[in-house]
Amino acid sequence: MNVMNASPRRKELTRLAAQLFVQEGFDRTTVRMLAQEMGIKSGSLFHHFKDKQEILAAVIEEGTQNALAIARKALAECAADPEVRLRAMARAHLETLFTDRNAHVVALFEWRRLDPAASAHLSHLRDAYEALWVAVIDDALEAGLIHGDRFLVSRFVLGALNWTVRWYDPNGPRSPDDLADELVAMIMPTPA
Amino acid sequence: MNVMNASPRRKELTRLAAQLFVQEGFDRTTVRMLAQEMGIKSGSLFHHFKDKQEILAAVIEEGTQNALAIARKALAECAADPEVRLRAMARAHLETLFTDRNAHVVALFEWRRLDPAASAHLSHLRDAYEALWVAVIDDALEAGLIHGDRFLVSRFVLGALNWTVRWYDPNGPRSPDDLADELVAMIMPTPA
DNA sequence: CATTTACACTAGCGCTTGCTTGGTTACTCA
DNA sequence: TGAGTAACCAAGCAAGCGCTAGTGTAAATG
Repeated sequence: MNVMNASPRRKELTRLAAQLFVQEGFDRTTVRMLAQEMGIKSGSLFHHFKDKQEILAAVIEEGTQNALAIARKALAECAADPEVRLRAMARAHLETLFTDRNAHVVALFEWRRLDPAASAHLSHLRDAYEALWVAVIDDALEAGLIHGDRFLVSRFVLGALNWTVRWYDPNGPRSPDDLADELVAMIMPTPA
Repeated sequence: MNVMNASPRRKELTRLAAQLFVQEGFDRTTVRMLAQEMGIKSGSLFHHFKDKQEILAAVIEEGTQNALAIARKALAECAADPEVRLRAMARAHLETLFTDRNAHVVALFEWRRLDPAASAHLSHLRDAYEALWVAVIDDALEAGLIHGDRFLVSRFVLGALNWTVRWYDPNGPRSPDDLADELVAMIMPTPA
């Protein structure tokens, strides 16, 4: 068994697991299905992961780490203007959501399947990410760019963005950036 | 077995099932858990429902029928003013979402567990409900009340509203109506 | 060359799952 | 009073579940 190992092999297996978890849901994905997708037998799977739970945790951790890194990079690269930062954050959110779609869908819809220990550990990561959002929204509110309650606005915006995984078609005419811009425009009193 | 039966007993069992499905998720809810919650033995459950799938379909159908009825009533009762109708629709949405919370959470997050036949049948109901929304949003756009793409706006608004089940605390200081009003205010260029 | 390590295999244990079967009880209504 | 029926129960089957034990083997390591 390979506790806390970030080998490329394990990363690849995690990626495959994420795909299956999205397709079937965590509970309906059996270790035998996972093994087959990975090209090994079900017993061999437990050489890489302690148990099925650990696979789920690995999928979610991977996705959340990426989201955090991308959002930080996006914010670091753009100016201090609240509007620019708001748009950049929305774009970064959708970019991660769709380049790393499987992991994020799992994080959004299978979170409750995590055991308490894993959940506690990963909550910190998620909180760090949400803190970035709250900061950006606070700035936008203070600049008079948008209006409303800071708590509600951030929830509504995150809700609207996260829900896109339910209807957005990446092969359609709209890019994720279009979506992000339209959402920001929607909540801004003065359209560009 | 009691095919297509709307007896009060069955309604009550459906309500209990919805609660368990929310608590545990459909897949992790066993027929034995359902039976225990209902105060009967697991075998007896199949006197009321053909199989586990049918329980899920019953839960979702019940919830969606209610939502449709409430939304229609709300729209029928209010004036023709686009802003009033938009607010009424948002309020109706959240009202159903939280008075009949269990059924709606199941409908939102366990829909894919429906077998194709049930899914096809229930899709019509859901489409009828969404059509109400699109009409209201179209009117608001035409009246210049809000701005943006009609498709995107309705998706974003529904996403923001549906996502509330993930964070809203009914025992908190805010009422569902407050939430609805704040959301409408957020997307309107001219705050009240 | 000997030993360890990484990764895979086969086989199957112990348990839970959805669902069936065959029969019993309680109530309704002619 | 007795036939019909809705609602329940005890028992258990077949299939599938997560996971373990023990083994084989090729490559890295001393």
